[in-house]
Amino acid sequence: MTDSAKPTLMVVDGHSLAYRAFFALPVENFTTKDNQHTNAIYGFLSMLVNLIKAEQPTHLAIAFDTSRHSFRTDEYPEYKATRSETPQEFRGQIPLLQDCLAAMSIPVLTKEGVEADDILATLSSQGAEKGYDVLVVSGDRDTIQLVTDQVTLLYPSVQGVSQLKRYDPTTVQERYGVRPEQYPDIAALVGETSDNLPGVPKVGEKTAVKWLTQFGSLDELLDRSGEIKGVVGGNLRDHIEDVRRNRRLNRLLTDVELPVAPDDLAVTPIDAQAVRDIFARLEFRTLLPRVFEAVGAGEVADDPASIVVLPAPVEISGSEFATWAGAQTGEVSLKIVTQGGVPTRLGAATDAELRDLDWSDDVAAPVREWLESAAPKVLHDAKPQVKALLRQGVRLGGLAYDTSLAGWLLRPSFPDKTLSDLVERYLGEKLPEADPSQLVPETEGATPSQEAWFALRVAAALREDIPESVAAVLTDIELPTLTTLADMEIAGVAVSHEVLSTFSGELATRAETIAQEAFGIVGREFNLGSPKQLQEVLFDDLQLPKTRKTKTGYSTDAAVLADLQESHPHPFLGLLLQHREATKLRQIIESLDTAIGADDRVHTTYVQTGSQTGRLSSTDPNLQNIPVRTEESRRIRSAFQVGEGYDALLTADYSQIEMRIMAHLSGDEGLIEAFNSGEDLHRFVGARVFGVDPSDVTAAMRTKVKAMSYGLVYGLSAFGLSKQLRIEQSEAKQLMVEYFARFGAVRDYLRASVMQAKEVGYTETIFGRRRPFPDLASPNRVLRENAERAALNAPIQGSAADIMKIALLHIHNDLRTEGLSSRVLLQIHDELVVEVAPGEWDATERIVRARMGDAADLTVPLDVQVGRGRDWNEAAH
DNA sequence: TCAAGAACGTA
DNA sequence: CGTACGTTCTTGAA
Repeated sequence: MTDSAKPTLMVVDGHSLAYRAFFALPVENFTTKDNQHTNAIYGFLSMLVNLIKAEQPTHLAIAFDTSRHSFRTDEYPEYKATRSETPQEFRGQIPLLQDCLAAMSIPVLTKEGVEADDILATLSSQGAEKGYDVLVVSGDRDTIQLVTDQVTLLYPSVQGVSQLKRYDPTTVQERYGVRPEQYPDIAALVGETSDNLPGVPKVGEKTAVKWLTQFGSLDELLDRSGEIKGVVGGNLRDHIEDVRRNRRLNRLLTDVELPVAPDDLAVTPIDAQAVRDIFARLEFRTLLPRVFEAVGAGEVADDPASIVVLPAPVEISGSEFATWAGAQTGEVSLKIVTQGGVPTRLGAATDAELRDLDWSDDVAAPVREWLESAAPKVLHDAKPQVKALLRQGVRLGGLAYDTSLAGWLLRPSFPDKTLSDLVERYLGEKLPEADPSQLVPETEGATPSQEAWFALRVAAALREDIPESVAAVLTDIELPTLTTLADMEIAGVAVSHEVLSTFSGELATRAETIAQEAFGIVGREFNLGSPKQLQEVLFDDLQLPKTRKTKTGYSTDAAVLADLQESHPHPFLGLLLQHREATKLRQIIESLDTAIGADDRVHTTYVQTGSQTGRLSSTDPNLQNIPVRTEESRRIRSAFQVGEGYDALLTADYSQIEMRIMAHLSGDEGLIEAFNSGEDLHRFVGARVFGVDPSDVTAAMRTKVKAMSYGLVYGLSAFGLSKQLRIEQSEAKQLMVEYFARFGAVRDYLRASVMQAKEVGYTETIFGRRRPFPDLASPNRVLRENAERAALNAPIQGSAADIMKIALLHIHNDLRTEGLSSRVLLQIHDELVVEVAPGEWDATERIVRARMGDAADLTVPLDVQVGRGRDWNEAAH
């Protein structure tokens, strides 16, 4: 607060400014997951925070209109009648905005029968009288009349709400050529279109000012209107009653009876928790710290979470750390700073104590025991830290919580990636961060122990929010998986540079040959990889018919080209497809080749929080999309080989795991029987659907039911199915009818599962992993139907992911506890690749089969296919 | 230099 | 108008 003698009263027209914000901010950026629009709320609060910061008011109130009805509409029913209805999307935001203001302890004033500006006028006149500096913030020009030496108007400029123009008597005089109290006279003469108050025809601001200056006052002007010559004079005389009416209506009331006086509006401490809660609901992240900053720490209510003081870090030695850590009985939060995958510093924190130290071999010795012990440890994004320790021969024990994983489990669609994100969201605080753009940062970043301290508090907040079943997924599945993945990533997989480079060379030659041939056909050279140039060639040069539209033009993807080839055969099309295939394979090979490390192995990074369903993803490089479909592309897989010191690669994959989960969840007797019969699934289903013997199911029939079965898991439509199978929509529809006639429980389950998701707002896997689906309630059909399909798929894909993770970590544990050197290298959603040490094949295969088979107890068996080979391709058979 | 879009690889 | 991912390339704006 400023210590100037005069207190400052700020009164704000909430309605008009929120309305401006509503149009200024793009709604698509301000919509919560449950489809609540928040652009007006955000814009208004953002502006308010800036205002509070800049003006430091000691007293503050926000006024709102109650309804369109007021004493003005009583006198003149047409008042504001031409204004279009305020959109529902805006009106819906006002109560929420008022909730925010309540949480911020800012008085909200409304009064039936008067407008917000009348409240402003009343308060500003009372305030000025009591000796306040008054700031009126409004988007209504009528408030200009309130400006005096004590009252300043802040008015949004045309650019929007971000800039406010400041009007004191001088600036009003400069801008309008009259004193503030005369402004309503001008407005009465000119009229106000937006209020549906017609003025005197042909009279604009210039004329009005001239008249007022000439006659001194409006009354005088109207009394002597006969002196005005010409057409405008006549107009004035014809509209005198309009002018008088306008003047009555644009006079703001300064005597509205209010339950409060300026003295009652002193700024009071905000309710920090309430603000956090409502901001969380509105998904405002960056605003929270700004609010806290604007109101000043001293203004925050006495709330335990907000008065926590960051403890000072203490720099200690390795042996001191060992003593300190060993003495802790509760959880200790840990942060290992790494550089190039090697630990450089270590920080640890309890609620009240912070310890930092540099990492060195001397430090490692005394600290190792505690790190490896089961003493409970909390980390944020532990995997890279676990890996760095592993590289030093230290195996972290007692991993009790990972805030990154917990944050993801709670909101898988909004990965709060960094600790800083979580601190903002769950603590409403700012993690101290150095500004990387400054060579000598003005603000200091957090020390490792301070980061650990924040992580510990974030963990506490997350534990409050996380449902029991989700907490179990974290403890029982994700945390052990994290450790397993760290081992897999460090192990890497041996990839032969020779195999890759031979293949790459062949493909390069081939691509060039194809390209030349294609250019010969077209008659000129161009970039085959450019969709834009390709479109010119296809649709202009070759005069082929236009295809499916994309945002930027016409599609040239493989499906479209195949259709085109069928309807308008052209040699260029085939060459183009071949060229695409060759360059794509080459691209994959090249990126794989450059990823081969000094140890001749490729080390991917699994992103444990990389999906919304619970699956892993793989990056740098992605080893989960290595080609497999064509004979030729499988040559790439043959470059993935058993490493030195090992005997064989073992591949193990679940067959039809998603359909099995579907059978389990739906309880469909036909489907359950299919899996228990031992018959090929699609043959069995085909026999039922087409009413023939399993031995009479043709390849075409099998293809159809197979597509249908897989489509089910994705929420298919007759349209999609017909496209996939290139059959008529009517035939696809008939296929669906026949399918559901035999496997009706599947359809019933899928329907019920989406219904359930609509009710509770989320889906759940067999193991309790949740995924929220706010869009299921969306009035937007496209959004809603997309959400429906995703919601239908999520429990199935998610349960499969859970099962594979459980199998993976069990296999990993068994291999270690049995003292085997064989190790899991890769996970490709339903497949594992294991590197088997000499003499360990039988034991390894036994563990893999058993652990994959018993990872979940379903009503159908989990079938596992195992293969063995010297390389991945060989092992797949 | 960056972001968006198209295309395409996997389960 | 079928789910879930990551990578590469081109293009057009900064």
